[in-house]
Amino acid sequence: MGITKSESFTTEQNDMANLFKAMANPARVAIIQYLLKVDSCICGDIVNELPLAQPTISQHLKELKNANIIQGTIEGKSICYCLNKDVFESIGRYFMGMYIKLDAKCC
Amino acid sequence: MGITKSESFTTEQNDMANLFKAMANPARVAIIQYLLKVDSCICGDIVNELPLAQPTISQHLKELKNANIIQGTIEGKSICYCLNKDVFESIGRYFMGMYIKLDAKCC
DNA sequence: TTTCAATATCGTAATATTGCAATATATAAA
DNA sequence: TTTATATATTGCAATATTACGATATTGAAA
Repeated sequence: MGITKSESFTTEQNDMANLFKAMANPARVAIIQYLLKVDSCICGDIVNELPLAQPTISQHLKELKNANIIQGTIEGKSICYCLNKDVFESIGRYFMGMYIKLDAKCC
Repeated sequence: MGITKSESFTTEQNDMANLFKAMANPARVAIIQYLLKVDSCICGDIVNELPLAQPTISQHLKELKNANIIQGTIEGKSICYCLNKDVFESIGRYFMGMYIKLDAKCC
């Protein structure tokens, strides 16, 4: 159906899925990597960096912001974007926690 | 267009995006969590656990397997599935590495 | 207040994803 | 070999995502 049966799953499961969804696109991965490199920048810098149109970049930034992966601060007529450190710590811990729980060998 | 401009991005960026895409669905998150809890199980166990039809589960398992997140071993007439430990280590390191590089404060 | 610059929103076309019924396949047991 | 069990594949219908042109909005400068 293209419709995910969200109501059949827990809030945590849906939240995790939405967080991954926000990163499940090469343009958004590239934006994250770019922000990691430059610390902070304005939307126009990303438009110059990536081969995508300005409305497309703006939409991707919106999705990253909704997922709390980045934050944007108005600075005059431009907006300064940067990564949200907390999110990466919690995702990192989530996966390292799984790694520790798992056995090396399975079926 | 619904079509991602994959060719405009690096292989690494596309690989990361595909890995996240494999986890960007609550049913697949639930399957991963279930496998973490029970260590290993057969497809039918997941069908009993989640409120989705057998073909749907089978499709989700296929996507997780393609992304190398799980592996399946044939055991008689059923298939034993389990998580792939290595993947979680590398994702965990990826995010912890980002966390370490990031400054607490930005714009 | 007009104009410019930076970003967001709208509308839409193309494509991808999700879920399932029906059906196929494969292995084990009878 | 027939039958039952476990899983995969196919073929849809419904919905979501991606990208962009056109346009709106917002703030600064002229």
